Amino acid sequence: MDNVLSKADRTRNFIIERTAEIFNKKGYAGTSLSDLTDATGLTKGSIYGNFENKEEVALAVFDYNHKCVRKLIQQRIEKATTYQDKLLVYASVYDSFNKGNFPKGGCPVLNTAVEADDTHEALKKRAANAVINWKKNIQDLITAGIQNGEFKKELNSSVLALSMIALIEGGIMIAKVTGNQSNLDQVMETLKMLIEQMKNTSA
Amino acid sequence: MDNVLSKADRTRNFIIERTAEIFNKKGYAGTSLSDLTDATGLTKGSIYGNFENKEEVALAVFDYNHKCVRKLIQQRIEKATTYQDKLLVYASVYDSFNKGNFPKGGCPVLNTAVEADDTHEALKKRAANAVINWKKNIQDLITAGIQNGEFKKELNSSVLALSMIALIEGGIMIAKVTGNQSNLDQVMETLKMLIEQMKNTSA
DNA sequence: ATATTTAAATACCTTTTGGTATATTTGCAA
DNA sequence: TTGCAAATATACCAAAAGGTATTTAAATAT
Repeated sequence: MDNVLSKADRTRNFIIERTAEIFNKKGYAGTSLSDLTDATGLTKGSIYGNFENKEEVALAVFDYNHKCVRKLIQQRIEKATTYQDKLLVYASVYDSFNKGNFPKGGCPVLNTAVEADDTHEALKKRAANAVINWKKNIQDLITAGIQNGEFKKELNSSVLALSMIALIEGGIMIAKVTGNQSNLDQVMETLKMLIEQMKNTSA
Repeated sequence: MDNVLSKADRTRNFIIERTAEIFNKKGYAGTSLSDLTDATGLTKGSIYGNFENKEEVALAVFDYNHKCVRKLIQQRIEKATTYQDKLLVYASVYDSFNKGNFPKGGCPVLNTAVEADDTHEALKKRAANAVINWKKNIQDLITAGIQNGEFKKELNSSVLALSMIALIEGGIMIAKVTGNQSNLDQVMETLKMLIEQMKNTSA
């Protein structure tokens, strides 16, 4: 046996990939076991042979969708040279959140946070960690930018990081519910302005 | 018969009031008929005598929760004298979104928009209209502020209004999922700065 | 006070839900 | 190539879902 994935692992991944969109669109409560069997062509028996229950599938799917977004962002941030450009990646990635590899159904962090905060502790915790880590990543970029003289040194990185996340997630919510992509573009203008204002002018 | 509400109307209101929190917390898919009977002490027969189905209850509940938020804001805006203070009402109302009369379970517009955008046309439309009207109200305040010389005349009221809404809703999402009110307070600092920047400096 | 309309409760129905025990098939190593 | 473990399908549950006819109780107009 090669070091390829076992049948079980392949099926697990298959189930996750096929149901990722459903969970992201319909939410945990709105997704039924028969949605999962329909999407995979597998039977309940098979799904329950690979996952303990619906909750475990949902958690694995959240991780999958979240990883997908993180990868998309990380790749672009690595390519950017200045810290300003690295921060601007967030504006451009979410700018086209409904295209390309971005999870169908919108941002999984937003979707999961809003559904789970009063209903599902385990999912809530995953979404909370996603937000907290995201915030930390932005703060690290701001701090690095301050240190190399690119940004003003009196910036409040916590306030800025949280505001960037709020603008992005709030903007996505507005654009999706109104069906109008321009609404997100406009919010991203403010995000860009916020980043522009961070620049050190005494250079 | 006096001009008081009929029994039917009183029961309708009673059902709406009693289930408002449940729908706002658990969402449409997550709320069951037995949740409704439990919360009201009524039977299914009675509920179906006053509403056609679960959807009609959910729509009425959204209107009720949304009206509640609007009233809270409107009252405070009327009291404020400058347009800057009127805009700042949004920062302070949502600042304490988990206290007082604010609907339990967070902002109904956010909750409904995120759940319904891929699953429930009727609810989606309500949430979309709520956002669109909210935007219009903010734009009207900005325009009035420009006209009376309080704000800079070159402001982009559309971008600003959408960004204010995004900051508020994104901030609520972050605060709720992390269980940390300070996260919203910090985002509201940026909202206040945004409003501060609108002020006419050539005065 | 009573007749009549209106509202609410009861009892029922079908479908779907999440889940399990058991049988069958498949893949794979010896 | 066959024996066995692992993976999948089948067939089954009990409970809960959303919903409806029908009966009983309560308001309301006369």
